[in-house]
Amino acid sequence: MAVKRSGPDAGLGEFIRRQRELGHLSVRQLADACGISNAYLSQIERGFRNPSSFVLKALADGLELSAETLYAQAGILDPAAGEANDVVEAVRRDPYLSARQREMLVEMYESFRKVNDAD
Amino acid sequence: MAVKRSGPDAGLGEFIRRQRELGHLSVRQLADACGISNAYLSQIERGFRNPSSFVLKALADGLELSAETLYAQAGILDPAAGEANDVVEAVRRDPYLSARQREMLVEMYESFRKVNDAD
DNA sequence: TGCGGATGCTTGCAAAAGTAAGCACTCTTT
DNA sequence: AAAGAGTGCTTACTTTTGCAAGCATCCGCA
Repeated sequence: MAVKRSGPDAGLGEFIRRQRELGHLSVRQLADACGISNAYLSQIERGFRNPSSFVLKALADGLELSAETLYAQAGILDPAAGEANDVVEAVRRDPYLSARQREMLVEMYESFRKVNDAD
Repeated sequence: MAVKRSGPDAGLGEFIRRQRELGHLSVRQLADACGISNAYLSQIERGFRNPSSFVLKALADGLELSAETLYAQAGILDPAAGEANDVVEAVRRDPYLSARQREMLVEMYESFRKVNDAD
């Protein structure tokens, strides 16, 4: 197209469109595969609509890429999220701890690291 | 089915409520921290409303846990991604800790888990 | 005892998500 | 060149999200 961006905030939309075109899918094909309307997909791609969690997940499936990738593109997930396997990440990810407990564990861990660096 | 679940599909909502209570936050406190209304948070927790990507992200921030965890709970992200590196594994794997420090962290973590189970 | 504040919950309503139907355009095929 | 199907896009509409305001209840306190 002639102009760079058709919509207001087309970051995620443009990414989706690029992915769709890489897969040689039409708007209708992808929309059907995702269970959403082609009208809606068109609007998402041009940044006029803001897909919900479930639509985003459906799009990830339809585009055959990981949901993490799409969510990172949407600015919702930390890009490096899936792989960082250190203690702090694991603690932050643990669903059975309270925020305060997480904080304490992280502080303890970091104080250990600090002490170890000093020697 | 009278007692067990309050809302229609309360899986994610109950998790959020549990996290909120672990942090000793009121509905209004968490809602304010997330920038959403207390009315809406109440409905989310009881499974009557379905939070959008952005609200989910805000909730993750407000609860001080990773967005991945919440999304996994919402059934949107693959749970296995986060499950692979639990805290104990990450601690054991960390090359910058002494054996003694590892032991302390693991003990602290497990005591937290135990306390949370008890309440 | 009654007041003030904190708790969670309900209720309209504005705004956004999401759809059905159809428009304008470009290719094939006949 | 007209029919037919494929492309993306627009519009009018319904449904859902998310909020301001208020309700009912409980608890500490004068």
